[in-house]
Amino acid sequence: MPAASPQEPSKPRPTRAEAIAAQLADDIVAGRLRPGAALDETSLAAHFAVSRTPVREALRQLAPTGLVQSVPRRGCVVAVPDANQLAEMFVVMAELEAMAAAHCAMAMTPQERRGLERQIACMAAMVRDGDVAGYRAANVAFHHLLYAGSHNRYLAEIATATRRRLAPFRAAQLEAPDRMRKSHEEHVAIVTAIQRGEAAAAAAALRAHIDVTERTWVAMAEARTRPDAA
Amino acid sequence: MPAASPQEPSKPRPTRAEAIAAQLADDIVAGRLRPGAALDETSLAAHFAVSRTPVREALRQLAPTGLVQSVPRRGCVVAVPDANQLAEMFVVMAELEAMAAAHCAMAMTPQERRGLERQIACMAAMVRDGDVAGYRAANVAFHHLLYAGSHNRYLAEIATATRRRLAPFRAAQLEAPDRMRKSHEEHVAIVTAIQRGEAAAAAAALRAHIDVTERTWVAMAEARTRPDAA
DNA sequence: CCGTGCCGTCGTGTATGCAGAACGCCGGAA
DNA sequence: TTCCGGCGTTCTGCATACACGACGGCACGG
Repeated sequence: MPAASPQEPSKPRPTRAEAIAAQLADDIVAGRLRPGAALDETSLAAHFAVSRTPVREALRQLAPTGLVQSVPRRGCVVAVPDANQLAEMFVVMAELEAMAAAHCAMAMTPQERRGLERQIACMAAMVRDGDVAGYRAANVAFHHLLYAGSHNRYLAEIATATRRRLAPFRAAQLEAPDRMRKSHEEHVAIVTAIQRGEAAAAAAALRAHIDVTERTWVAMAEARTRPDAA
Repeated sequence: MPAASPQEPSKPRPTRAEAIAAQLADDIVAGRLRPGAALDETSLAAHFAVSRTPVREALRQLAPTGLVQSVPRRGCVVAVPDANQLAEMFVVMAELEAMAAAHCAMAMTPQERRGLERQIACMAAMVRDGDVAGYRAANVAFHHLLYAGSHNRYLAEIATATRRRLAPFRAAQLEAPDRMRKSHEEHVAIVTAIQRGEAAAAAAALRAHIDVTERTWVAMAEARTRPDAA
């Protein structure tokens, strides 16, 4: 399920540059292209069996999204935000999602609320079965339900962009011991607050959720960079 | 003072496509290119005395920023968000700036605080002299001081993007009767809260400021679209 | 042995050419 | 008069060609 792009060129037949941009974005978000990897126009063109032109346009589209970094005469690489930047992005994302949750609590329609319940039930089953891959996908869908429920397309747009940008660094975070179960509990708390119409509580629950996510990621990142610690 | 672009290709010599993108962005933000205006690649290429290629890349860079809307085989036009979308963007911008102000209250350095004071003093003089053009520019600088003071580059990035996207629709708002003086008073309230380290108050002051800005704009827009009302 | 300048190679930046799609116009029919 | 279908124009999308700039290795000098 490709997230709605900021523009809406989705209805007309997408052009090749757009298809390539979408593919590259997916590859980056999914981790198939590692942060720091060089994006050579010529080889990418060969890989996609097109000329350099659409590849260039795809890279130019991706650069403003922050997924790739472009240096004027030195080519593009998959973005590698330093730890500082990542922390800043987590802070902003927490606030964006808190904002979305608050709006959800106030403005969600009954249908949307039912959808949220269904999604939670679905994810509860995955937690029981230990289906990490399924949970990961359902997690994205859950947060997108929150964006949609905020009834604010612009908020949804930048929250989605932020989420995508952080995705490569959150990928493994759900593998932490017991993280999936805790994550689900946090989701339940969020939904409960929203269903009760308690905007402040929903926002606080979402801030806490993102905060835990970040902490878990930081802990895993540290464990990976120096596994030699006593 | 061009706002720092999301990426940092500013240090190396900018390429022509980037220069054109910056120029087009300025033209749109300043209102020289009206929302809805067609952006024809060929004529733009002639205008800038280059071939179509850098123009195309510039447009491709601008599309994800939301300043221009691109429809796959039908060209680009200067973006025309409907009133609904604009309202949503104002809501998000209020929260983003409130977030920045809260961080400022907590984390601004003494130098940054002095800079804020200087800017306010400067703008007070402009209010006295009725220098609307100068005030407009100083206003942008003021808000950028807040972004910088938040010590969160990502927040600064998306706040700047949002501000730019709204700029064409806020352009005339300062011309409303007495708006400049009121705006300055709101700025003073914001700075006072920040200097006292009162994060919540600073955030609230900024929310109120943006809210008034939006209301003023809406009132002016309505007055312009139906000046026939009794 | 190390620092420095030169040169070859690679890759990006820009220009140009061609094909396909979308839009507008015009003529014909109901 | 109004609606519909065919045609031409115009613009975008993509491919290809060329030139400038950047990086790496090498040789020379200190």
